[in-house]
Amino acid sequence: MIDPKLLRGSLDTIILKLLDEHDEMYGYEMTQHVKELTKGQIKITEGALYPALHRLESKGVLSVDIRNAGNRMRKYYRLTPSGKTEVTARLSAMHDFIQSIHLIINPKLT
Amino acid sequence: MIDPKLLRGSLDTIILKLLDEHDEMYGYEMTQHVKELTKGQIKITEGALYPALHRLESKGVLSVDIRNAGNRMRKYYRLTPSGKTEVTARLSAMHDFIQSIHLIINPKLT
DNA sequence: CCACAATACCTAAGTTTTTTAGGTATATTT
DNA sequence: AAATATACCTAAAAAACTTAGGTATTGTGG
Repeated sequence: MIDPKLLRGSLDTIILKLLDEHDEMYGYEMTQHVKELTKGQIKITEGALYPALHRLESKGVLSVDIRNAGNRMRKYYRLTPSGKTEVTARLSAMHDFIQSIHLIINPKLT
Repeated sequence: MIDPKLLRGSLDTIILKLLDEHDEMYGYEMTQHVKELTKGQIKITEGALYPALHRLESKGVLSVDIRNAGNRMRKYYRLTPSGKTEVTARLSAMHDFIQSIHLIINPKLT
């Protein structure tokens, strides 16, 4: 399991990237999908996820569509136009971050 | 410049790795070294660094040696034995984190 | 020689984000 | 019938960081 500390600050980027790939997702689905994608390495906790979704919505990068699956409510999120711009920026920032970390972690190779 | 948000949770690992490479360093030196290594991309702020050094010292992974360079005080930090164990674990955790992030960020390649 | 930048340490208040630890309700599996 | 999975939520506390200072010494440009 990935040390949750290292994940701090990356949750928004993860959410945005999921929605960039899947067009429409609901919160619980995101937690399951990330768990599968990373073979159980990354577990997004709901206590972090739902507040993050609400933040991103109020910032205008996500929109919500509440629908029902049977008798159960689901809140489907998708990227707004500004959200699509945001994904690109975030992915680029994540890439730069990883490159820079490599410069510190692997100084011999540079 | 790297988005400081992404750096959250990585500062301890960076400090430990620097001391793994350099045996002995003082705080200000760490900020300069990271700036040079990453070509200005990562800037460690002193407000984050000094509390982190104190935390790591009180956890017993770092030891301090206060010496003078001329009339100016310097606090030289180095890894304790438990600090050396900790570096290995942290670097491994960082590696796993980056791999898992790649699984999310680059799902097509996997 | 004087002001400013750089070196070198520090802390406290406020912000942000996350963990922890719940809560509600329906659906499915055992 | 009970337990697990699905699906949403929040509030208190903890953690770590940013911001915005503070002190003092040393080097540098005008």
